[in-house]
Amino acid sequence: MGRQKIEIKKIVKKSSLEVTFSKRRTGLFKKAGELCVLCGAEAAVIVFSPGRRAFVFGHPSADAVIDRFLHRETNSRALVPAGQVHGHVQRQYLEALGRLEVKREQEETVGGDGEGGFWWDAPIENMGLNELEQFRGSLEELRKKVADRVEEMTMMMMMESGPSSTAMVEYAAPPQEYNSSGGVLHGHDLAAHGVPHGFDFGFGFDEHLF
Amino acid sequence: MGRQKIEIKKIVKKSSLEVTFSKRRTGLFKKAGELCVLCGAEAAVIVFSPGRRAFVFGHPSADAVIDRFLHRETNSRALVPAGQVHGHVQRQYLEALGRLEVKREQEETVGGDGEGGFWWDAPIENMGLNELEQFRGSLEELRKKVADRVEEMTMMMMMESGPSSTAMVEYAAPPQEYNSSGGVLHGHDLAAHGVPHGFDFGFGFDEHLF
DNA sequence: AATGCTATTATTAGCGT
DNA sequence: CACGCTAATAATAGCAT
Repeated sequence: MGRQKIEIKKIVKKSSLEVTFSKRRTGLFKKAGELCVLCGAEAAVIVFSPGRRAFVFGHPSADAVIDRFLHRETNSRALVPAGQVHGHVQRQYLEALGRLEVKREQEETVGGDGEGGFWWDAPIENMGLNELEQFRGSLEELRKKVADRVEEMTMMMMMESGPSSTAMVEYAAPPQEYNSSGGVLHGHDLAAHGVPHGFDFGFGFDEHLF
Repeated sequence: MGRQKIEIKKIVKKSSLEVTFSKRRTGLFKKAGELCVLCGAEAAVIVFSPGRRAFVFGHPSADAVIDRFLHRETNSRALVPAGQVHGHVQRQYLEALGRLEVKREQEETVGGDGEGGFWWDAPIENMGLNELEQFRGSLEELRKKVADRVEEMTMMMMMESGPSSTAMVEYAAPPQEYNSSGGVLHGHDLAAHGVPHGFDFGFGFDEHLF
């Protein structure tokens, strides 16, 4: 659906592959989110790029859906008390989602820095180039996610008690250890430099609710 | 994208919701499949209908992707010979898609609702955007700092995934018990910084595997 | 309920910046 | 490389079957 029709076959041109992966991944997540909102469904989408990076979308959270799936908690009404917690504030969430369109317009605001100084203000001066590159990449992704989900992020971040909604993030590779004689550094290296190995936005959602 | 534009909000009319769920779910899976073929990616999509039925798409298989995700089995170079070739992936994919048409017949209708109400229903009205703006601000600053120190990082690419097949089915009953989510979430380090656990944005990338 | 048929909207391929 | 901008293609809402 572009200037030219394309066949659904492996893209060879690297540059095209990258941009296509990025665009379509975004589109896929968007579609998943719409399905959840429109139909009140729960969904999780996990995508591993050719480069082995994991991108994840989840509503209410990827882990919740995956766990539910793995436990085959399908139609198991018996295991899920009908009246369990289910409220109806859902409307509020949906409304919030709707407002997203509007909020998105005003999101250029880059207010003053947080008074406290958060973990993400961690010193980067000491990080090596490789770590920085990786960090930057993650940051870029994160920035976009945030910009694209202001409302949801706000919601999740502010909720002190568990409840969460939509999550769409990129999961990093495992801090797996291996001789990086080749020069490739990993997450834990970052930690060693004073930066947490991972950005944790945990909004305290509970993957074991059901 | 139909005769009339619709808002992305919960569909109330049950009949419409059902047909929409079905159509969009199909579309979502198709998109996922295309992404896999076009970019040589691996992906899994799990969707729980309001009626609690699970629909799953997976390439090479949902379980494979989920497992990889849960165990962070990313960039294990040693396990994936660089010379691995995969020419018949597409063929298998198409064949799988074909079989799908048949598989789908096995869907069963689960009585009961699909009603609304999520456990994550929660008060969001009182949450202001201040904190978010603050966050975005910090994020932006950090991004600039990093960008100021490093050059663009090369993103993922890749040639193909390994021997695989595509699976897209609906899971029905709860066969067995699994143990998952054990170490799904990370970021304990961050907890110390006041950030609840949940989202992990780790940076252990390795975009230059091959 | 699922499928077929358009009129329309949404996504995105190919290029610029 | 990440984004912005169309031209074209693809997905799909509303109906009818």
